[in-house]
Amino acid sequence: MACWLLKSEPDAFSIDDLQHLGKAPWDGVRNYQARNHIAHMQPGDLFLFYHSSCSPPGLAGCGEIISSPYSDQSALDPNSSAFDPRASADKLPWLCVDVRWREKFPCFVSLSALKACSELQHLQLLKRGNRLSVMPLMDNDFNLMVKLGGGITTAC
DNA sequence: GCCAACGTTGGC
DNA sequence: GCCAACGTTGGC
Repeated sequence: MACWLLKSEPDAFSIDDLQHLGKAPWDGVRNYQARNHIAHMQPGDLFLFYHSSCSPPGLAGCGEIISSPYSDQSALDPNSSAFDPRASADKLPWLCVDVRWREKFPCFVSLSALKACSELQHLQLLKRGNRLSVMPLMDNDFNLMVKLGGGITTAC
């Protein structure tokens, strides 16, 4: 079992949206480094749900990966904001996974709170200029951040 | 392969 | 809205 951090703009898709739906495809990722991380996901993996480009940005909750990676068909949909004009059914380079809601943290963990945590300074998320929307986490870091949020999920 | 121009992300 | 940082594109 591995741990991940997934970013989403809450205006587009939030932890509450995932809670209401129960499960949803995590699609629309259009960055090769992020895609390569998705390729390594497995059912049973856990992830932290990060709200980006909002005020305040930070960790809102967590969930579980419930599918293997599969082709992201939203790249073929001209009405989708994730439409990729270069993609075709034959050449579909993008991947997505299905995810399930686990919990919304009792205490939202703001980016400033993460920056203030000395044990988390090595996180890719906190590196200057970081833009990656899918990144791997070590179990220890996942557990610590869940704890900061007052959550109950643990990676073993 | 280099690099300038451009587009996007995301915090502030 | 601004801007820094990064990724991608495309000419050469």
